[in-house]
This record gives sequence, structure tokens and C-alpha cells, in this order.
Amino acid sequence: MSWRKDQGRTERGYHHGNLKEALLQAALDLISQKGPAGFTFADAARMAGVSPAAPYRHFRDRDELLSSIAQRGFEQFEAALTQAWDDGRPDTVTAFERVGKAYLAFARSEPAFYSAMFESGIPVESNPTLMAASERAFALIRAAAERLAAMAPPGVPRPPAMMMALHIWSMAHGVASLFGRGDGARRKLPMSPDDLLEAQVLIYLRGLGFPTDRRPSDQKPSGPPPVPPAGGSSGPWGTPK
Amino acid sequence: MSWRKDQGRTERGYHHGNLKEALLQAALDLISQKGPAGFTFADAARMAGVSPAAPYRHFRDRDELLSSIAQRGFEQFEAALTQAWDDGRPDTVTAFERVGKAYLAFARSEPAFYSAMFESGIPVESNPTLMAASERAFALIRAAAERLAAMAPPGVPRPPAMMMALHIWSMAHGVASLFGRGDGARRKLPMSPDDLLEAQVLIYLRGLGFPTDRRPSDQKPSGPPPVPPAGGSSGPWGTPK
DNA sequence: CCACTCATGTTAAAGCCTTTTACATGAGTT
DNA sequence: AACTCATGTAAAAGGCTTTAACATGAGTGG
Repeated sequence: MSWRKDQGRTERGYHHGNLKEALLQAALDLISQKGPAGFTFADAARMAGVSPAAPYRHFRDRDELLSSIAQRGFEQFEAALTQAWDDGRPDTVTAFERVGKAYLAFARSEPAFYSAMFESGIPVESNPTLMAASERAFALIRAAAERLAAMAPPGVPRPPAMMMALHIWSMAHGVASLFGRGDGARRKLPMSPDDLLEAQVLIYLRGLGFPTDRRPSDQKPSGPPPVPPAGGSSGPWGTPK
Repeated sequence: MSWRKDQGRTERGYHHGNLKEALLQAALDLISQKGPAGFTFADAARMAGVSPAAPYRHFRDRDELLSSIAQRGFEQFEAALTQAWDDGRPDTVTAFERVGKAYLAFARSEPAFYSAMFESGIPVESNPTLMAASERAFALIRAAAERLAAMAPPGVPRPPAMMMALHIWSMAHGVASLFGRGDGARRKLPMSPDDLLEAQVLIYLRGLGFPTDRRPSDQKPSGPPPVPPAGGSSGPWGTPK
């Protein structure tokens, strides 16, 4: 194990040595199990093997711990989106859809972070650091939207890039909130959240004048078609009669 | 006041007479003030003027009260959407956008209901009645999507109506969750949530082949243009250079 | 009209959580 | 070696949840 101050010391004296980290980790575990409301300060302390009062040496109160988790969540979130975006390689639309998938993947694989970030009820404005982390995450989406806007076909009316970014964020967040959680606590779907979001973004992009078929310089490696056919079978969903 | 069993009796004996209702109302008030996590059973009891144990005569536990509120929320939600839809009058697209506005209006004007319905962490499957109410609300959206799908221009590929309904729901829920709350606990926006959603739906519909300009038989009474211009000024958002 | 019953309240108590206060420990510094 | 200060602990106050035993009184049948 490497979670002690001096690696290799399994003994634990009066001082924990890494309590702050241990508490954050414990809280993450608890939140992913029982939701942000179900997690208690005392539980986290117990899990870390310290007294119920010990956490107060590292966090003003329960909310501050939650806030810290949300902040870290936004940081990891930003990292995940940035990696997915990969500066728009190999092409803007491909990268863009990868970001959408990364958004859902984050919500699914890190439900604790996601809950803390969006559903814990802590106001983002309360903590400037938290707010900044959140801003950076959104900035990535916004930058991607900017690139998308720049390459949008001329002649088709479109909103400001900022609004496009908010649209994309809303779609991803809507799908993630309603259907995209690891826990079964949400609604069942006749399709995967990924397919749902991809189809939605595709339609949205088409509404902005992007070509309806797949990217021309497409090197998409594999995978099933993004959307199950409706009834007919021309185009991604089939053409209605 | 009319919240007693026999109207006009301000005296209150041993029995409250309408405790269940009083508790639900108190919980609503508390949730709208402090969020679903901040509300306590004891507070509601105090607000209703009864002992902390009294609520247990009407609700198995705190979660069941929350669940009841969510259920009522879905019922009122469905009523609001149904009224907005007005069976597709005067035309499908107009009615459809009215539903979107009604969705946001509900989230804004009834944050307590909305929180209980979507953010309280109670699993919808836990209560069949709750689930049914939720299904009915979604059925309205689904029916509207069905009508929309039926009148979509032929030749343009589109997903099944079910998927369209889920798209619409995701958009509305995403905007409402991220930006559309009465409390200031959310992010600030350079535009109104209503405008944001309307523009988004418009682009989505255009992606499905619906005409880009306003409805032909339009009798929209008044109001500002749905979306602030980008830079140019042809069409709703202006055309990029 | 009177007893009976049962839904609906109350009181009391156990158990848990949060948060504060006073005290203990021991790692790093001088 | 003594000091100091960050980081733990113990204890206690106060609140919430939930249960159990008891109280009240509205409705009901004789």
C-alpha cells in the first residue's frame, strides 16, 4: 500500500498521515453507493479509521468536503473531455462526438463525482475554486463549439458559438441525468444513452447545415451504426414513408 | 383559513384533522427553501404543529413522503404539459414549443416538485404509483413527438418517434437542470432558458427537415424574437459570413 | 345515550449524526 | 532537549429518525 506518509509503514500511530485524501476517497465510495444525500461525515471518518471529529481538521463541514469532491470532479471531467476532444483531431465532428461520449462515460463511470458536481445541491458560486474548475470544464465545450461554428456551412443561420455550446451541454447533461447512470436508479431505455445522444447531436448538427451523412474523410474504425433503424433503411434511421 | 376538517374551526384538538395534507404542504415549502436534502421530517411536523412522531401515522418514513411529493409533482407536471399541448392546437409546432416552455415554467415555478421528481435520489421504480405518474407525463411528450413525426417532411431520415420524444425530454431537462431554476443556485446565462431551449428545439426540428422559418399559418401573438442575433441578421440568429 | 374501537396524536427513549471544546500526541524545528 | 503546532481523541450538547407504549376522541352499533 502507498497511502501512508512513509511508504511501507502499515502501523498507524496517533496521526493518520494522509487523512484528507483518505476522507475524500471514502466519501467518493460512499456517495457512489448511496448517493450524495446518503453519505455522512461520520461514515467517512469511520471508514478512514479515525474519530468523528477528526475530519473537522481538514474540512470546515460536510458541505466543504462535498464541495472539494465536486471540484476534483470538474477537474477530472475537464481532463476527460480535453483528452476526448484531442484538439479536434482527426476532424472536428468526429472529435466532437467523442466528447459527447466522454461526457456520458464520465457520468456512468464516476457517478459519485457526477452527483457531487451536479446534484448535490451545493451552489457552484459558493466556492471560487469550484466555480473556476467548472468554468474550465465548460470552456472546453465552448472551445469545441467555437471550432464547430467556424466550420459550419455558410448560408445556414446559426446561433452564437456560446449558445451552441450551451445546447450541446444541455443535451449531454439531459441524457446523462435522465438515463446515463451506472446505478439502476434511473429510467429504462430501448437504446443506449450513447446512441441516444449521438443521434440527437447528429440531428442538431444537421439543423446547423452540417452534411447529413458520415464525415467525408471518415476513418471511424468500427462499431455498430449509431442509431437503430426506424423502419425503412436509408440513412442512419431510415426514411419514413 | 380552510385547512381544518370543519371549516371555520381555528381550535385544534388532539387530532389535527388534515395532517397528511399539512405535511405535504410543509415539505413542499421546506424543499423549495432548502432543497430536497435540507428538508427534515421533524421540521415538517413542527411546521404542522404536531409532534415529531405524528408523521409516521401517514408516511412510513421520510422517503415515502418524498415519494408522495414526487408523485404529485408528476401529476401536476402532466397536467401542465397537457394543457400546454392542447392537443396540438393551433398547429403542431406551435403547440410543441409551448410544451417546451411549460416544461421550463414548471421547473422554475415549482422547484420543490421538480427537485423531488428528478433530484431527490428516490428511485422511480420503488413506487408503482410514482412510476405510473411519471410514465403518464412522458406519454404526453411521446404523443406530441408522434404527431410531430407524422408531419415531418418526407425524404429526410429521422429516428423513431420514441427517440424523438427522448431527445426532446433530454433537451428540456438538460436546460431546466442546468439553468432553469428559480433559486439562484445555478449558473448564470447570457440568455433566458426559454430562449435557449426554443433555439435548440428549432435547430433540432430543422435537422429533421422542418422548415427553418416560422410556421406558415402563424398567429404567434407577440413577444421578442426567440433568439438574440449572433452578428449578422438574416433568419433568427443571423447568417455567418 | 353509552360503550367500544380504531385511527390518529403524544411522550419517552434509543441510536445516529453534526459540530464544538478541551485535551493529547508526536513530528519537525531550534 | 525543549518547544510548537498540526492533527488526533474524548466528551458533550443538540438535532433528527424511528419505534414502542400510551392517550384521545370521532364514529358506530346496541
